[in-house]
Amino acid sequence: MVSARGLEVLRAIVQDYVETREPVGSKSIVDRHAFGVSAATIRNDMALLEDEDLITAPHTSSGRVPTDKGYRVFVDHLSEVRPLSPAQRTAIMSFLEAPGDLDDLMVRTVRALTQLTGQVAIVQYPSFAQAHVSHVELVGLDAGRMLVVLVTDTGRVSQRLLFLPHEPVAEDLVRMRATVADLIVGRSIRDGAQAIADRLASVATGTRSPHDTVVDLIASVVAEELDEFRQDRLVMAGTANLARREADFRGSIYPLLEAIEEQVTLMRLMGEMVADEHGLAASIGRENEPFGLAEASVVAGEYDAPGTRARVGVLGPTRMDYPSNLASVRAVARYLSRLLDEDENAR
Amino acid sequence: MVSARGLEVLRAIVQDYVETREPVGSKSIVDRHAFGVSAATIRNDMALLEDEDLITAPHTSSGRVPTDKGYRVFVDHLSEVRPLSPAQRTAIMSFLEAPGDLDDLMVRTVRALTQLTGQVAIVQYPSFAQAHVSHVELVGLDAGRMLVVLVTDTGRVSQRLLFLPHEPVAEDLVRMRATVADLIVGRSIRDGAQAIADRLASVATGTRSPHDTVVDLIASVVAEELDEFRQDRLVMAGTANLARREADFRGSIYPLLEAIEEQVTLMRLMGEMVADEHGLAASIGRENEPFGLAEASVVAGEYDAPGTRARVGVLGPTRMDYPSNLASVRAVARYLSRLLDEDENAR
DNA sequence: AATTGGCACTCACTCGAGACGAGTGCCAGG
DNA sequence: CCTGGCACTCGTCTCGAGTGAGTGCCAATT
Repeated sequence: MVSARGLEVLRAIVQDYVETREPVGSKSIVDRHAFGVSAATIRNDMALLEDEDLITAPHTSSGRVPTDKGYRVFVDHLSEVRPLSPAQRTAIMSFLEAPGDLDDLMVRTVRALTQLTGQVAIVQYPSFAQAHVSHVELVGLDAGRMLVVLVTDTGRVSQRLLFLPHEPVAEDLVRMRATVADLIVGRSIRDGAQAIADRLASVATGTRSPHDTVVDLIASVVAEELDEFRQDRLVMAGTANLARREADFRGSIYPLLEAIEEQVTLMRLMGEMVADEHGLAASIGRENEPFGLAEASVVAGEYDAPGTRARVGVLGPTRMDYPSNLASVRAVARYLSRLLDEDENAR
Repeated sequence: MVSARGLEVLRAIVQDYVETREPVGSKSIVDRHAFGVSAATIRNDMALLEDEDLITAPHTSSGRVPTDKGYRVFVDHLSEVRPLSPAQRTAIMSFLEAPGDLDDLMVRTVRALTQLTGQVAIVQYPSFAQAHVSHVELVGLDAGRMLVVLVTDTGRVSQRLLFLPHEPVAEDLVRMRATVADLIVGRSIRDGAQAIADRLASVATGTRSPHDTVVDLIASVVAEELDEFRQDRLVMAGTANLARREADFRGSIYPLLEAIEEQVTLMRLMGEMVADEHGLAASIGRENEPFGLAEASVVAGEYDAPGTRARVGVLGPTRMDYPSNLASVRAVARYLSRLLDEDENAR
């Protein structure tokens, strides 16, 4: 069994290895940390740690390197989330507190996080799946073109251009709008999409006569747009950092860049991470194997948006500075929650 | 002076070097190409090519490698744009011919291009700077929230959410809309922005009393949005290919990934390239030095969008297959022009 | 029982020497 | 103008010796 000092040795190894990027030997541990025992004693502890598969030696006679399991123990039991410096806090604030819509805020958030951590930063958009449609508008443009605008209660707006067979008159617009609004306004994205699907199906099965083909056309476009609302999105920044830290990844960074471009993999990964009581979570090394990211770690934190919850995180080498990245992620998530809450109340 | 055969030797060197990634020696040229002369003769030609700075030897006694100038001569005088295979043509068509709005089309285009070339693909959005505002709409939502929608004659739509001090009544909306529309509808993006700036300035200088602060608020939001229209945008795909071809770049791929994330650098680079009579252009190696991309090449082609013109291109190592990339870029640009033209006429 | 100093051992890494060979430049002859 | 021949360069590979950081184990000590 690993003793209390043994765990301290593990902590020292993780810290030194992250800092120096060199396998850590017993001698350098006694030099750099005040354990008050000799190198031989440390060696005995290290042998136990190796038995527990918490550290490993790259070659028979070299220092030790933490295993993924070692990092996991470090993150779960040995590391405290290191508080940010005041300078860092004000940096976050000045980054985030600027006017702009949700898109702007997401972009600024992800930039703040990449700047703070020097890693690839990832921000999930708040999910709109539970949002409710608060408004639908039809705007007739010139010959045959019409604009369909949707607004949710969470403030997301989307529009779609549509070509109509013949130009509708103003009364038609009002009537059509009422029909469509009746289907979806006040309903959640999910329910609204369902209501439209039902209506379109009732035409197909002959329950209802297709006398209002234009409305059906509009409805189907609205349905497509609602589907898009349901898709969660990611914003990312700092991908160039992968190249800068390339040596930290054993293999090629190709799969990483691919995952970043794919987005959907990262989406799933972030979604499946289990948060602790602070809303923080880490997924380390081979724990990411099912996602093809066995040589990377992801650190994520939850933030609250009105009515829902999403995540911000960073992606980096397994050999990353977890305490400081966890702190950055937590701080950014908190500020983001606060800002979104203020926005909500400002209305 | 370099003889005609000398240029053929240059062509052979470029082709072989791109294919094998090894410096090319006189012997291997005689083996792989039917020059009908001896290696010694080729060596004499190569000495002349070296005098002209078209090729260079990495070490005193190794084969030769094209210089950037050599690639330039190759692209300008020695390479024919290699026609695409029928399979590739149908691949492009099936990629591009799917329903969807402009954003979808841009994304599909960039994917097609990266798939075709295996390089990083870049597509410029058609510039909206010369587009004209065809419609402006104000939509009152719930308490104090209002939506401002802008539409251009090129079909671009944008909207912006706005918080008003107090809820306007329907007549107000109509009046305010008329006022704003009067300023910008029918004008170009540039002129519309100017008209708004003039109006706001006339308040500041006291020429006009600020009795209509709400309209001014709306106008300033519209002006911001118009500014965004003016900004050109890029879509990119295939950045992971950089990692795959990392060995082809002498240094780190960090600056490349940075430029890709920046976008603005690539924007300028693509904008400054000078096209030949086919609308094609290449910027090779150190020609990109002012953009920090001295180890990369960009191949671009022009496409026509209604009322304007923009570019598609690929970014890759200087040692790239120019003929085939030029062909891909040209083919994609042509299909894109055609599709946009059909869209236009369909209205 | 835990700790320590000592010691033999392992093994990656470095360096230099030598062999190899691809490729060149040059020259004299066709 | 082309060609075969030849000396030369120089990067690359291989091998072996030397070095040193670090380990594992053991007997002695606290």
